[in-house]
Amino acid sequence: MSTPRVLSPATPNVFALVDGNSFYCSCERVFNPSLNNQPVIVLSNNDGCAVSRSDEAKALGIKMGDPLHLIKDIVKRNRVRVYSSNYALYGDLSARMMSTLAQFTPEMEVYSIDEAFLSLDGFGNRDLSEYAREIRRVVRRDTGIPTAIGIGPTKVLAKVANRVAKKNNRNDGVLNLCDRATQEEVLHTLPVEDVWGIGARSAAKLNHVGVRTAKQLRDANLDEMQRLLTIVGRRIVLELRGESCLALEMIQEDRKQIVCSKSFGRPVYTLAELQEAVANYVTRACEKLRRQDGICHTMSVFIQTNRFKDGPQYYNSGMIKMDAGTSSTIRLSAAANRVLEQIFREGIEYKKAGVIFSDIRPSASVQFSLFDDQGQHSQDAKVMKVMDAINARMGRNTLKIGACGNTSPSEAPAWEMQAKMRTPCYTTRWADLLKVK
DNA sequence: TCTGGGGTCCTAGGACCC
DNA sequence: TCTGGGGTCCTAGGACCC
Repeated sequence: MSTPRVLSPATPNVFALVDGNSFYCSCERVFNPSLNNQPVIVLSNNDGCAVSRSDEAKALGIKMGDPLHLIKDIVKRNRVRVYSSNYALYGDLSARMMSTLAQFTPEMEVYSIDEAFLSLDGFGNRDLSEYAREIRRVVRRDTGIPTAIGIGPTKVLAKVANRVAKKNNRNDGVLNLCDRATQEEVLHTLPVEDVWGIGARSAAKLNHVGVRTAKQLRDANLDEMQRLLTIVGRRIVLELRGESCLALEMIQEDRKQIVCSKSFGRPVYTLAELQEAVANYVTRACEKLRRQDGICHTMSVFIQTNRFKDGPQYYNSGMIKMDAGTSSTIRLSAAANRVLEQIFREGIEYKKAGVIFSDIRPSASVQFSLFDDQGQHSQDAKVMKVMDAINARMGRNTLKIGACGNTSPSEAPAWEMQAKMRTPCYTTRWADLLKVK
């Protein structure tokens, strides 16, 4: 991610933010139209919390992040349709949505799985709202995903516009905030915590000094806002004023950090089980690392108890640094095992573990110390290449390291997360292809 | 019984060096 | 008893996002 640069005020920018409505729920609906007009929620990993809610589910009072077990009455009473998350499906539909959007502008930033910023610079001779409505129509037609679109002279204002367009459902899911009069009207009624980049902590600080609406934030003293909210807050104020500080980032930069951590389906007590779980997490993280052709020089491993449970808590982590970076699953898994042996304590009910790769550099930058065996490193790379090729062709985990365990589907290990309500991978697995009778 | 995961950026403060 | 100051680098923690 490059540092945000200040654009010349001489070039008027126009940003459109396109955002998939209740994205995961909408993906489920694409392949199951009987879910239309029904309350639907999609759960986080391990079937824990509601992370996506259809409008009907929101209307029932289900909040973002509500734990399933605390809303089970609402779910039951209203026959809410509940799904485990199916990232293979969502990722695939996301890619379709992005390629559809790319037809509408030469400059686009894929911001998240369900959002993209489009540059509409130089489209000024068109009716931008009409153009946005056309984008919505085509995305809906070609992917089945409903969207909302906000337009503004800065990213922050485009975000504001998108939020209001979605909330009010006015103008057919489109709002153009390019003109000053509309900005005045919208910012006046928008709570400051609804501004992109203002979270709960910052909102509390702002309320404390009497800033409650987006408009008040926009008109506040710049230096005072910077003292309160650092340089980040200063940029937000400027963006609200229509001064673009955040540029479109069209190139997806390589990850600086790769994390793989998961809660266990059931409590885990033994070192052997932790090692098996972590070997699987290292495997995932290494796959991501090699996909960006990187090597990592620092790895952290952590294990912890259930933080929501009463009783003694335990958290421990260990870090290992490597002079010569590596992306070898075998090496990193062995290293993770050594860390686990050091941080493991007997007699504890573990609920979660994870690995964090950091200090990631391009593989071309690999530096060998005097004591490293260069031959071994190039041998590792060859083995990984073969493993990746086989798994790409035959499916994930066809070839894996022994430390990952050998589990039969009938007897899932305790550490394996729950996903009891997962829909088929309609678009990414031949066996799951939808059958039309 | 059951409460997610994966990222980024910014800042303050310590370590270290000259 | 007196006992500098400034610069850089690194890291942990905070805050935010989807």
